[in-house]
Amino acid sequence: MPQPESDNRRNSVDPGRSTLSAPDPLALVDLEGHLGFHLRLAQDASFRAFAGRAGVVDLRPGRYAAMVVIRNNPGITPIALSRAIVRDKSTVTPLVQDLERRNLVRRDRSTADRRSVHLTLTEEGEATLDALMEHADAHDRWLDAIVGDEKPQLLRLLRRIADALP
Amino acid sequence: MPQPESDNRRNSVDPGRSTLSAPDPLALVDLEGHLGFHLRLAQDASFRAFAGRAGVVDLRPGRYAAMVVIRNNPGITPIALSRAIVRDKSTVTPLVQDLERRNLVRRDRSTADRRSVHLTLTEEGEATLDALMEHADAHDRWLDAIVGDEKPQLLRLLRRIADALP
DNA sequence: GGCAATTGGTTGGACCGCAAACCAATTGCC
DNA sequence: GGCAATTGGTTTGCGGTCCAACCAATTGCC
Repeated sequence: MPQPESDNRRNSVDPGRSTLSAPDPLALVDLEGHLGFHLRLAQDASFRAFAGRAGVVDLRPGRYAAMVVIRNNPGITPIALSRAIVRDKSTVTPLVQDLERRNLVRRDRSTADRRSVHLTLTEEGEATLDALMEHADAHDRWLDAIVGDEKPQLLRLLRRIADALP
Repeated sequence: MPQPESDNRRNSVDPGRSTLSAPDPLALVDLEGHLGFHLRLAQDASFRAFAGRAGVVDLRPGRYAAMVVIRNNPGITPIALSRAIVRDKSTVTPLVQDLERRNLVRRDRSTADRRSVHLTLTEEGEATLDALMEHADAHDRWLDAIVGDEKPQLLRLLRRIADALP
């Protein structure tokens, strides 16, 4: 009686990964050819790979980008930072608060304009970023290796997409 | 007394955009060359363009992908769906619940396996998806136009990145 | 037939993101 | 100088996402 018709789709099990893995044949049929879908997958994979690599340091790409910008632009304000990393300013507030809580970033109220804040890396922040940067560099080399000599084209296309927002 | 901000139509005042726009020169110096960063920007732009286009229908790419897969695989289970759209199964639960609440999807308990659920589009779901699909197609054509005849290469590279997750 | 392992699905917690509303300080303009 | 508009920054609300833990039903195996 219990006809196992419920296991309809072949390929039901992926005993390997508990959660996410490559898309099913199902998706490949349906969503293949949709650039947006693959953009998401690639972005996700990159993010995940970075996070996994950072490991001990436990700072994801968002924090990394912020710290790099702060290092290279000491005294930068949150607003300018938000534009640099292309995140909403309301996203940056908790981000820098977290970095401050971790003693990686200092926030100094400006004397010239009492609304604004200047961000700089603490010494611990510099050291941490040094460590993190090794992982980030490895990550970049990994990505670069994957795309090989087509990187310039890829970058060009991605930039074109990002700039074309209607 | 002045409620300047309530002019919510985007692009109201700002000498740039009230929120997100293209990266600053700052970022270009710091983050340029980082594939991961540009992947995020492109993915973000695509997502945003889709959402903006869908407009009236108010279904973002996630819902769209789910509905397409359900249409093409009527009776599919949430787990299979989650693999098809490459989202965690715990993400799919509220997603389909929302679609059910909107009367776009029906969830039928399986008789064969009393744990599982079969998903199908309702008639309203079919109609809504038809409408949504026009926007989605326009979105795809837009994206395709941006990348031009380099689309195959782009897709290949993106797929390579997504598949390379260590 | 019975019990352990597996599987389908949900729940809870944490994080991240945006938009809008808001407050405080500054600038622009008469 | 004074008042409206703008700007820097925070808060609040909401949605999306993952992971881990969980429950219930089913399968595997003896």
